[in-house]
Amino acid sequence: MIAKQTPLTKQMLSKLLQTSSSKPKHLKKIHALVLTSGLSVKNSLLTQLLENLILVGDMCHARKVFDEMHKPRVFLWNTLFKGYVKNKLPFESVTLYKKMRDLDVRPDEFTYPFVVKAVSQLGVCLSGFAFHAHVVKHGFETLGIVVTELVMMYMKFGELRSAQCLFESMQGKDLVAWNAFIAVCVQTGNSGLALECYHKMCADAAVEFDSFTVVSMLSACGQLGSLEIGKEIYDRARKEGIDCNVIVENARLDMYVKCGSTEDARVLFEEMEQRNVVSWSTMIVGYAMNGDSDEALALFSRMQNEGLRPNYVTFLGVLSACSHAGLVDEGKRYFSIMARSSDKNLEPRKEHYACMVDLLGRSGLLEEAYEFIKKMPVEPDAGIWGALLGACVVHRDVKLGQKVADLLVETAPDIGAYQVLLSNIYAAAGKWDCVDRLRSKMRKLGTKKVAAYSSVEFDGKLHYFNRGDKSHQQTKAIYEKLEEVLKKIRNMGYVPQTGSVFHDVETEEKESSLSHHSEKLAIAFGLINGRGEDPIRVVKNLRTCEDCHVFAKFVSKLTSRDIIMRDKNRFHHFRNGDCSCREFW
DNA sequence: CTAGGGTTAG
Repeated sequence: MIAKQTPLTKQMLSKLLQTSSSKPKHLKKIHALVLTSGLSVKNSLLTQLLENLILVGDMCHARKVFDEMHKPRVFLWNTLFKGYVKNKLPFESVTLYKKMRDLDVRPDEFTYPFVVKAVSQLGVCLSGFAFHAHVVKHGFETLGIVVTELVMMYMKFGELRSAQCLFESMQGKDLVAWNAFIAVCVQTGNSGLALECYHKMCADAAVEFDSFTVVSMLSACGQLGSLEIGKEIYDRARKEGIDCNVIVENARLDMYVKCGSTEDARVLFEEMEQRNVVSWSTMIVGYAMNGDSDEALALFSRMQNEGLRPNYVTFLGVLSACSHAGLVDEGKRYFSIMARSSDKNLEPRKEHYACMVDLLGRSGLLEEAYEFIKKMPVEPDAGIWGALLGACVVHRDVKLGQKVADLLVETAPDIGAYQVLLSNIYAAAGKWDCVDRLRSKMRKLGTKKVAAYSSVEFDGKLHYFNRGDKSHQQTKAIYEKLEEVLKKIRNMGYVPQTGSVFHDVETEEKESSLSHHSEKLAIAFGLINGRGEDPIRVVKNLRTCEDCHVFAKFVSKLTSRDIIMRDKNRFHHFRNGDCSCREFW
């Protein structure tokens, strides 16, 4: 640094800034020097300081420097907006925008991409509409980049109609605009829409897809459980010479795993020339989800032997593998590895605590799980209480279950799933009056119920079924097949599980009947249409019920066909009358 | 001088 006696010159400052661009401490000292030097420092020098501060993420100091500037031009405002977006400080961004308008500084075409993104991060839908109005007022509503940003914002707010409208009205969409829309569809769980959009994009002669498109689409196929379509898209990408980097291959790994094909994933993983933490984590999590705890833990130790550093996602996979296999001591050991680690990134997060509660609870150690929550250094959230509640259902612990449910209603009163769980506990205990009371309470509060559905992929298309669905072309054949199978498995000893503890409230509605659950229809469809040795792959949007679980076991034995069912939480691989989940849901 | 898109977990 500079000796105190030496008078500071602008040249020296400039030099200093260039040589110490990434050291936060130096930047603060330089700023102090500037302030005490008495020099009238030009904005250009301060700009450099500002940019360096943003680079190291010190937005507080950056703002101070900005405020000292004399009539900053628009691009400097934009620089600060950029910094706020990068450092995820949307509130500051919006406040700055207000100040900008108060001072009558005119936003330019570069302002809105940052500001709209900030509003998107802020998550306040009404502000979103207001900023859209500003965009229009300043005449930027036809600027592709701004519109793309607005479209993403609306999607993230769940304003699907607005987003779609805006996107469709966009003239001359370029590659990035298409990719952005497809990506945000997948991110918001609208993979079906992403698929539609992909087809439209392919039909548009003006653009050609690239590796970004492929990644999003593989991710979409994973979400939808469409192995065939996913493979098709990847093959096409290879043919068209698209660069299949490690991110593309990771997305493919994930797609295989989410379609229940750990074998495809394993082969690919071994073939991959380049692997990163995401590749390893995807595999470990994938094995855990698919009920292959041994493979998950083996891969983790291989990772350690190779000297690779796991991250917090890797540990989520490891803990969930332990939970699935009932390995309480191992789980505790892995958890303590995290807790003891000097790596700040490996500090156990809420999700890890939830995993531990799940592990203890599933193994029947309900009291220990409850004590664990009370001793946690973090505030328990709905996910953590939910894990304990789930364990109470499995082990039929009405007393603790009620206590936990009460706490949950405080934490997350609007989540219907927890109330369904509570009603399951009551049902298991035969407390039907409590079930009735809870149900009428839910009706009064208007708790949202999600409609159940299942899907099966056949012939490159997805076939959807609701409960008691009669809209499918092959309806007659499906129901006949279902009757035939039911009759046969009854002879094998199948008894419908009508008093199931996993019975959803909604499934008890009068007009419905157990035997027409969406997953049963999907399986029947798979039996009619599936080819030879191929497993039947079913995706269910909610957790499957106990009766369908038993049903699938019998069908796998009866027909000698594998059934791979992905429900909301995990996979069930049914083979020869058994399920990979070992009754651990 | 500045601007929009991608992978694990939730």
